[in-house]
Amino acid sequence: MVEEVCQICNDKSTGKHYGAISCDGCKGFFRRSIRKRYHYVCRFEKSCDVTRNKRNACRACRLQKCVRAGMKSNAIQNERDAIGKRKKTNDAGREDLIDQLVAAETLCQQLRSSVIKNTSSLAPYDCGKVKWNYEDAKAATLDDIGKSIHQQLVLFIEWAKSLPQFSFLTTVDQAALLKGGAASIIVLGVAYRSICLTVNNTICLANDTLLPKEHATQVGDINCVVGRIIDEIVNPMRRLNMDLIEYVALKAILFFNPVVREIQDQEPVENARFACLRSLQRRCTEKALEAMEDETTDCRSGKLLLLLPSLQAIAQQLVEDVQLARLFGLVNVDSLMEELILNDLKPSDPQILQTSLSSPVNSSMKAEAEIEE
Amino acid sequence: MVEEVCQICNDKSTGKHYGAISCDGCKGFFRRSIRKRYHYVCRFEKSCDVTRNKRNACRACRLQKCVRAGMKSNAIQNERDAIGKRKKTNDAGREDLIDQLVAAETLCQQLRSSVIKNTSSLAPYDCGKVKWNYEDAKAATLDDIGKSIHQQLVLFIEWAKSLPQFSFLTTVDQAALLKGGAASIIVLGVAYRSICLTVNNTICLANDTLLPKEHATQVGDINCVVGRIIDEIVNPMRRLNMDLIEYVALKAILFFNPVVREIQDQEPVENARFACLRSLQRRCTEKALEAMEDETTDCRSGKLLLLLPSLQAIAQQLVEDVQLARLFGLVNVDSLMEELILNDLKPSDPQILQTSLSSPVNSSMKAEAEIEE
DNA sequence: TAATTCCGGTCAAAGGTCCG
DNA sequence: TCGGACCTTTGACCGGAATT
Repeated sequence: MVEEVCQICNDKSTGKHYGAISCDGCKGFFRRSIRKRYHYVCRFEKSCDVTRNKRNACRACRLQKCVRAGMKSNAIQNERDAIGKRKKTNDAGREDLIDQLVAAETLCQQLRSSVIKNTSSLAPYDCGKVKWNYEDAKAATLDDIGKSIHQQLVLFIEWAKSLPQFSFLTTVDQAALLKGGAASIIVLGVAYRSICLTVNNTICLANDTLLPKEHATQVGDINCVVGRIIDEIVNPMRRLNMDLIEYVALKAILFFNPVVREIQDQEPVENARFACLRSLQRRCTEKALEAMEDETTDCRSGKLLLLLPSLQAIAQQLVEDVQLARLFGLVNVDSLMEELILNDLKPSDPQILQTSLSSPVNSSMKAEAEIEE
Repeated sequence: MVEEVCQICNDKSTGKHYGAISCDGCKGFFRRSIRKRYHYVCRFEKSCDVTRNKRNACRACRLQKCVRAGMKSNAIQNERDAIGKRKKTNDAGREDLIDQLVAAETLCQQLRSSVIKNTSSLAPYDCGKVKWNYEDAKAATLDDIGKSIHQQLVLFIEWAKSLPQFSFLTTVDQAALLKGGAASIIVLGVAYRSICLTVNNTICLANDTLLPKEHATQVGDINCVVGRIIDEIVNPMRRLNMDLIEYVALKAILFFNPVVREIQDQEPVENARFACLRSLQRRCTEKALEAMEDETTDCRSGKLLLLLPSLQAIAQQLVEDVQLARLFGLVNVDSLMEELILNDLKPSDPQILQTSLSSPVNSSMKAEAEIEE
């Protein structure tokens, strides 16, 4: 660059603007002047000095010098569209939702740790950091399975109660969501917990006991639910390398089902679902950008959502399994399980759910813990 | 060169870019917009002039005009750096898939018209153009339901056979997909066909007979399958204003289920599914752009995919319904229905499916037509 | 081989933003 | 309100790969 000096005011130039080597100041001044069709009048002799320090003293002389230095008014274009705001006031409202969901998940983990007696050290919730030690864990008994489901149901209710979008619903709709989502949410949780297992064909129950596929079929898993969880959910999750944020978002999307049975007011549920969907999609887009890929090509959000049909079908079969197990007297079905998993229509006794819903967070959990003692 | 003018802003064009005759400015603008996933909002009435001089005044309207002029986001490639691999997927590769799926759908419609005897004039397949006339259609009998399911199964096999991605699979995996997808695909088809009905709480069977919700429960629909189809699938589809392209894409995604039971080689199935998923997502992005919205905000593809969990659950209950109906001797279950819907394990007699799969297109259909006479 | 088409990328010079 | 330091977007131009 030969000319480094503004031809108008001798300030340091930032290149050629509108036909003259000039500084940003003279550039901006010229643009504003032409745009707004300002007509300046010199109060002196039309021969004021235009230098870095004095350039703002007389606009008429400054503009005249701009033109003499070669600035062309026809280089000024029309006004353009507004550009994005500079201040980073963005991504507050949407991150909130994810934070909220992660917080709800963390809460449940803390509650869970207070009722699990089977293992001294808890499995880390966010997978991938610590490997499971097969030796440390015991294999699940039929009783473990029943207890695990029960535990998960209690935690599920507490989880739901901690979500503002849930608490604003009517009690009837809250009950509908809990009944409609229980089985699927449990399956999703079990699957996500099992991602980090190093042993194959095994899932990890809520109380950290392990349940191998073959073992399950022996104790009453007629529908091969465990096998299907592994093949259709855990393995795809592993291949996708699903993370905690994606898990909590998917869980909430699954839960806020606007077409669940017995729902009365679909709209708030649908809104909650779509808010979670947006968060998930945004998260996937970010992930794709980080990996220098294109979400439209990668379709990560779509791949995650496509876990849900299998999940739904498996959950339905889990319910069948439990129904059959109860029929054969293999498992002890308490009233919470009856109401949430088996969907038995008991309009005369909706007490359990009501009690859980109205009690303060954690109180029912404490009661559980005492029962376990 | 006939067209020398940019179809977006009337400036001088530099050839065809991304599918539209355009200038370098609009070319660059479109590429940047798609790459960075910009979401522009028109500050006026979404009808700004896009001419050479004003094109920078409103980016939302400029981008919209790009899409309307025929620019395709799928023509935007990724980083050029990668070992100079330039595919010939200029504009064809992915559009082909949608065309293929639409063609398969059209074929099935033609086949369908050759076996339907119940109505003289066929219902138009692409909804929304012609309104159904309730008077013209007759209400379904139990026999109609059985026949309709059977018909749909035959058409389903022909549909699958016409897909190249299907025909390249092994016979074992073809059978697995057919068995695993039959019920869901039938439900999806019924639901899509019922969108254009003006009467509420009614679905439209494959042979153009109508089946009202209350009527269905009387003839053996214990699980309220019809009611659930309306509430959970048809109504959401209506609200989304789902179109034919989205329907065929969703159908193929549902069908190419890589974790279906008894599948041996998941990979080609997974590839087919993801190709369809990409097409769906791309289509939704285009739709969002045309409507001046943002797919990441709109989540149309996600909303469509979220129809599938319900669909899966309903299909499972349809199977139950049929099982019960057979148990009570209410319906005549032929071997095709037995094999595809009821999933009866009959390793000794996989003949029916084998025959259908190996016979040339349409021959089994003709046989069907003759039987119906 | 040379011409053509349509991708991708670059960067000067337009634009806009927003504190002081 | 205006100035101007600082940041974003535009689009003319160029290189490369595939096609003709």
